[in-house]
Amino acid sequence: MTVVRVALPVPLRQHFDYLIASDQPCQIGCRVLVPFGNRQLVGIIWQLAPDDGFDASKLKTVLQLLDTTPVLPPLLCQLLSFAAEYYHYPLGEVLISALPALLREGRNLTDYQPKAYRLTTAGLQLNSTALKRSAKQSALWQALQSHQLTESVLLQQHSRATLKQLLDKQLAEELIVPPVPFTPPLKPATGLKLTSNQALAVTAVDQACGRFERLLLEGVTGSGKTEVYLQSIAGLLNQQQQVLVIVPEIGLTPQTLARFQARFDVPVLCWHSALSDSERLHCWLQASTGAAAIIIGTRSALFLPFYRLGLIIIDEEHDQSLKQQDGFRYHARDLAIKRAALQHCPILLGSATPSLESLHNALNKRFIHLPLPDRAAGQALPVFELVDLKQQVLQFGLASQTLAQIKKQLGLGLQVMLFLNRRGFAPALSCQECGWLTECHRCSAFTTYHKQSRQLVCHHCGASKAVPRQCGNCGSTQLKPLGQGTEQLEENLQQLFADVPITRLDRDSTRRKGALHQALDDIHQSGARLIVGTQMLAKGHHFPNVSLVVIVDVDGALYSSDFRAPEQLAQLLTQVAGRAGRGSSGGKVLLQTHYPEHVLLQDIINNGYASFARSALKEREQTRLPPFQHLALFRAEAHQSELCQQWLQQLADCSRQISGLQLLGPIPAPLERRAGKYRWQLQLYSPARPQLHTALDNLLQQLHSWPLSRKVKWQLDVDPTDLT
DNA sequence: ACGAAGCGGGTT
DNA sequence: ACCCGCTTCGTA
Repeated sequence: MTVVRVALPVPLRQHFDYLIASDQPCQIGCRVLVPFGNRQLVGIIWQLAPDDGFDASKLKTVLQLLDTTPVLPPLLCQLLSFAAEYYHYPLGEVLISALPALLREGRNLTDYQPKAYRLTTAGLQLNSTALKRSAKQSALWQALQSHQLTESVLLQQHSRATLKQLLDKQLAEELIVPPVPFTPPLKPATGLKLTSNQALAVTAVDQACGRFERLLLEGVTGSGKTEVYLQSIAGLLNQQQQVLVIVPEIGLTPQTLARFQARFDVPVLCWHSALSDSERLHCWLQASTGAAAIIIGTRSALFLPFYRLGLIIIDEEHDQSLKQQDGFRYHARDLAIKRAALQHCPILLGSATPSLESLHNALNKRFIHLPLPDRAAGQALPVFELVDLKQQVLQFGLASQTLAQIKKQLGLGLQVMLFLNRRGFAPALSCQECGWLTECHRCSAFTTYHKQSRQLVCHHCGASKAVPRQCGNCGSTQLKPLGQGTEQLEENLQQLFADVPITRLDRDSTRRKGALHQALDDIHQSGARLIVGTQMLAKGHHFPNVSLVVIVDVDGALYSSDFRAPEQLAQLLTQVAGRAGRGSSGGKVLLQTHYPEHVLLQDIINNGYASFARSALKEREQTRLPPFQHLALFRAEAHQSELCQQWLQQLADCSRQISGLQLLGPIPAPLERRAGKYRWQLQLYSPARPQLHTALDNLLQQLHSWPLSRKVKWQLDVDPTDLT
């Protein structure tokens, strides 16, 4: 018997040692099934024969070694070990979260690997008359004479039963198909003609191939970033190198996939949350054998075990969905950079609106900066126009000037997009008599009125109830919607423009399977149309017939307490604007606001995102905010507000003993109560990354022994992007 | 008298 | 996290 040290998916910051027979082919990165208390868990072998072992007489024995070759190859083990330390999340949970569900559950990998069959020595030596009583078995035996056959090929001509008979007689045997990398494209791909900036970018990526290099492609919407990706990939495919393209959650449109597939005659696979468990495992296997050439996927594609990865592309690198927002809170962009370093391959970050973090790195020369300031087809960038809402009579939340412009575009047979980041009919119902508002019982928030479903829904906890007849305070029956959501805007517009078709795009209208696809198809029909939608409109999709975009209400984001709010607003406005005038006609964006003189709005509309971002960086530097200091956030949640506060206070007191940390809090979270629980937070700032991380290690070690730590639900978020 | 609910300790 | 065993407390 020997000892193996195993990482288990439990929230304990320690490893567990087990005994295993000495003749078992253990390797680091293989799964084992082990007894744990009265349960059985799948863990990952992390160390062989540790010399500082737990008392050997107390060790239990591994129930089963599940792999003979590691499901987590050495490079992934390094990446995940780094990630567990960086995000201060338990290693076992990090390791297991990087595996497809079927492997996590301990399924046998060989059951899913592609198989081939060949004759055994006995089969080869068999007399040709021996099988004459079974024509089918004889035919299969004949077929296997010259060479082995893969399962799929064999089953085209022969039945599984015949195969089983030969296997049972030990005339044939099964083997696992060795990795066969994809075949490079036979004919060279033909791409679009590049602008000089695009060509420079492609050359820069080409020159970086084979070594670690970080490149930031800052390309305005319509500048042809995707074409740069495509042409950068071509050379790698010829060398049989794989490419990983990470895209935001809803950016994975069929259009993106189709464009890659149309360009290259190689296997292009996608990876996203809608795949079934077996589809995921299939993709995982294709990545690991090298059969997949290009994988386009959401953030977790980062953990796929590539056979020969040659380039990582992060599209829309500023996008918030790259950061996981629960459990193991990693940032896919940041970990992808680490992965590229381990793989010795380049990583290309692309965005029209780069994150201030990446831009800072580019301006510091840590990243190679590749700007694409012009639209590829030479069209003009859309023009921003502020619509002052002060002292205006609004009709359905729209100024008369806005309505006139909408009418004009529709008259020309063009499409108009209205962006309102509030789904539902109205953000609350209000009592006309006493001013009472419909509130969620479990959250510090109002409940949104949904007219179609006749429900009051809390958008924070998801609770939904029937619309009340009476005021909960005075009993009056005079309840009126307060404020405007997309559902209402659609209804109002339909009254004003009775003969114009309207498409609404939000989480409610696209819930039904196929509804989003239908809506996008409708929009791609030419002819006058109104499009109403939320956030969803800003991402990924191309709407060539849209000539006017209206941002119905920009004011909400102007005076937020979150230091990232200006950056996110600027990104949103620029991305939404990019949806206008991609086709032949130049576009226009109307921003409705009560604060037309606001510095942020003036900067974005007069100077564009690139200029805004540079001044925002200067401000971050002066206020010592990220990326000029590093931030970690502790959150605490409990049914009693005081428990959260006390726990964080204890943490703050400990933190003050550590030099070089700057504290903010404990403060209540912006949404103080959610789903019946109070939420507080403590922000820790440090000018140096290593210091922050030592401090966090130190704090986590202490907090483990506090009795209060059992009473509150707490979490640590390193480099948080969302401070709610 | 009994079960739900809340707490503390342990997992190799 | 999950499991278990212990205590307390509400209800019959």
